[in-house]
Amino acid sequence: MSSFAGRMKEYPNISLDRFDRENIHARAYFLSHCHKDHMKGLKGPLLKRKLQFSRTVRLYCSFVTKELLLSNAKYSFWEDYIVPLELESPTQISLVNEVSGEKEDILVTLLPAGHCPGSVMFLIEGCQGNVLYTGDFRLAVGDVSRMEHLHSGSRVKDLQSVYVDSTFYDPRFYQIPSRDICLNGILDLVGNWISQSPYHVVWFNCKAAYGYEYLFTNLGEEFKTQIHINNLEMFKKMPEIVHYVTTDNKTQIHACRHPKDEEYIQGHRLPCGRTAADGTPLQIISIKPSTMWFGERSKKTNVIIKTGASSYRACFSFHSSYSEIKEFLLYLKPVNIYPNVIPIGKTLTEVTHLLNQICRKQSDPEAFIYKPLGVLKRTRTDQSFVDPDSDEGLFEGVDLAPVRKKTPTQPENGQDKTPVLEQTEITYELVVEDQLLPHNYLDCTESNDEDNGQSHLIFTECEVQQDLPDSQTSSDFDIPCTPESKAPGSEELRELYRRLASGEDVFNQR
DNA sequence: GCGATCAGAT
DNA sequence: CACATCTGATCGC
Repeated sequence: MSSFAGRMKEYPNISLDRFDRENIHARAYFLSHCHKDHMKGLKGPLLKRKLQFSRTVRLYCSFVTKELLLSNAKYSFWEDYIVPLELESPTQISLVNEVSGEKEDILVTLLPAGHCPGSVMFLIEGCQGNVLYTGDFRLAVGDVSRMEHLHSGSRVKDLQSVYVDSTFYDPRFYQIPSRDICLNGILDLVGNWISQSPYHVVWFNCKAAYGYEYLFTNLGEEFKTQIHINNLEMFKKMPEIVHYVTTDNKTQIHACRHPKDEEYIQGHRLPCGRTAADGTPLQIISIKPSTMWFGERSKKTNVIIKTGASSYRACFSFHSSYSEIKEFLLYLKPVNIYPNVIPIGKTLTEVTHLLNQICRKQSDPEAFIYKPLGVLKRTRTDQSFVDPDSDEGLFEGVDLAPVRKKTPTQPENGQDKTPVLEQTEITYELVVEDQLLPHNYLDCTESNDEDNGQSHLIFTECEVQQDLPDSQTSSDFDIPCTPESKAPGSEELRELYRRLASGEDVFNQR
């Protein structure tokens, strides 16, 4: 839940996603998406009065957000005061003090946030520097490198601050299966059920919020059907959604709701009350989309969990995981990072500390000079190092991001009397500057072959969002290990980067 | 009677 | 498995 107070240090004359208290006096309002916890004060009478007296104050949002907002009668008074903006189209906005006439211009760009229909991030450029307010977002690793407006030529724009969706910024939420993997799990489950007979139906137990629509469109597309929902008025101008939803309950896939829907399902009935025409009882399964997460090294289990005789939980997340947020921030390297959300079970101090470790103001100034190639560093020399789950010092001395360190195997605990075997593998961190490489995470291990005395550097792809069977995971890539090949900018490393940068899949050639 | 806030629910 | 919302109790104006 957003706890962002509404204003950014650099641009205190605008308010974003909060419209109560001091925010009422802002010279412009911004709404990142249409979820209630980002709309506090938006239907307030105070704001209504302010709009009538002001000639310049407006609410800026995406076209889709405008449509969703105005579909709710409580917000229809905004009609004449909303300025919808196109995605990825920088727009100049004048912030006018209506008393003094003093004026400040900012350039605003909406960036798709992947959280729910219409959700955006706001990039603000102006006299106080560039700042990014992310709203809520779900972006995959690598997405940020393809966001044109965060770049200037091939370089990342210099960002003073990022106000980030830190919902899952806690190593506990290290990885969340990708959208595609979750979707495939759901399509499998639904397909296997509804193909059995026309009386086999599925009910999605969705929360009352926007964000499930891409699930409905994918289900509709896959099974050439429509999904039953209570009301589709809000989507009437969105053909890509409205084509796949219906208020006609004679369909096998439902996401309809009723105040007592859980009771209905217990009684083997649908919330919409639909029954088969000939009296044959419907065979209903329920699927509850909810977030599932996995630790850094945990082998992921299924994205579908059976929770009862005819009920399932399916992995589904509106928000980026810890590793996705971290990659996003390490890529942008802002001077400051501020959390918009305190993750459950954490304190503001803890999140702020975690975020400070990866922002520019904490790092070595050397870190931001251009380096053309990666560097290999020996990560660990003995068994006595820090808690592998702690981020304490993780990026110390690292000159280029992103980086992922490997941790050595350790004895279970003090109870375990098994002697620690001397390791013949030395783990390195590989530091890659070229942000546009398709492989942001590479592990590198030096392997000493006892038999023939040869050493190799073995590179492994670490794409955390993949959940493929072993047969489909990428293989290692290795090069001979010599003092020369390990050196920064060596021929061997240069060759590896060249091949990666050209899009070659060096990991799957054997 | 309305709004703000909290506990409890899904 | 922890997101966003709704309902109902309570309090204050």
